[in-house]
Amino acid sequence: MALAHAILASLIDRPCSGYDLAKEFDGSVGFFWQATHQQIYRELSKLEAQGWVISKTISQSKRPDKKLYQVTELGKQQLKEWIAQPCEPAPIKDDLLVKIFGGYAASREVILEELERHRQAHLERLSTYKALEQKYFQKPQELSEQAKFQFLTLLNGISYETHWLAWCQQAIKLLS
Amino acid sequence: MALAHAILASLIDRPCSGYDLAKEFDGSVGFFWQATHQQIYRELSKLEAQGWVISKTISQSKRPDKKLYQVTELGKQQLKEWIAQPCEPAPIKDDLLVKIFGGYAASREVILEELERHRQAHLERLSTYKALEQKYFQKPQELSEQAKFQFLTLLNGISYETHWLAWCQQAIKLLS
DNA sequence: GGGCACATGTAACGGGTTACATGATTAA
DNA sequence: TTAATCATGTAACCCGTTACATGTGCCC
Repeated sequence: MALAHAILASLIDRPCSGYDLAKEFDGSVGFFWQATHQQIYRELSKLEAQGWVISKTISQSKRPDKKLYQVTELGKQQLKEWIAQPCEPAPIKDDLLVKIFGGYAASREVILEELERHRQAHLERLSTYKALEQKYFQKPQELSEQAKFQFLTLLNGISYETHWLAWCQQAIKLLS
Repeated sequence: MALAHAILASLIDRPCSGYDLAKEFDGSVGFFWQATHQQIYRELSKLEAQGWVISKTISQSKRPDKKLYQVTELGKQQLKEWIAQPCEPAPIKDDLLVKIFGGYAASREVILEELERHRQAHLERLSTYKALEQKYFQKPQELSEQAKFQFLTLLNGISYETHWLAWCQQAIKLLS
């Protein structure tokens, strides 16, 4: 149920509408947890029914009304408890590796093309992440507590993309 | 629909029962794609209905009967086509990163404990993978075509675990 | 006039998870 | 005698995906 807790963690920063949350899950939070707006609206309804968040409807003149969600004390406690519960590392689950595994059923050329496409994609993500690092996290020792945690998720992304990039290159080399 | 194709790829090696497949998805294939026996039986029924695999029932005296599944020509073609279709890199989706993201809502100690647990887990997986590398893939240049592809999935696992291990250490350092 | 940003939803479907169910053989 | 291995399945539920639905204001 990490979606619920990812929403709680996002809402603690500042009250948000479902729409705002969907944008976050499309950007920063989306680096490590993805969700569509439909999932978010569904989850918010559930969270409100459980009393983990409450909403206020804000009337707007020039835009549609919106519901601002806020985390309740109960919600904060639930988040804290969830964080304290041990969890297992997420297993890898990647289409490309299934393709490699079945690779000798296809032509070498096709596999190499796909590997090259992925290499390119990982390279692009990596440079996006590095740009963010440059922009927001130049001096790691001087970051606020909150920023340190965000920085760590970004570092994970950088490390992850670096790993994939290196593996793609290795794979291309071995198969060429 | 990578599950269907992961099953096809496994079955091309040798005909298998659902039970056999479930064991593979718990071991080697499970390094990059996981599935329970229920998923596998469900998927096999679908694959047979589509004509991608066919089954023979084998009567056994001292064990329950079993169904051996084999890939059809249509199935092979479908696998080949699926491999040729470009796919996107799998996004990260990891509970631990959600915890880190919401980390300032919990106590530092709890977070550090969890990071240490994960560091340990990744270390163990890494050494499992390295042992497999030692055992089966000592001379990469001399591997059969088929073995090369398997080797690459293992290399990916090694690279992945190395990345996580390094990140956990970095995170522990930054938060200590 | 077209398209994007804002804003929230319903409905249907498919894949993944968990629990339940059965029943023989073999090794500790 | 207890547990593990072999072997296949049903049922219910939850989560994720995709399509559909609505409607205003603003900028080009």
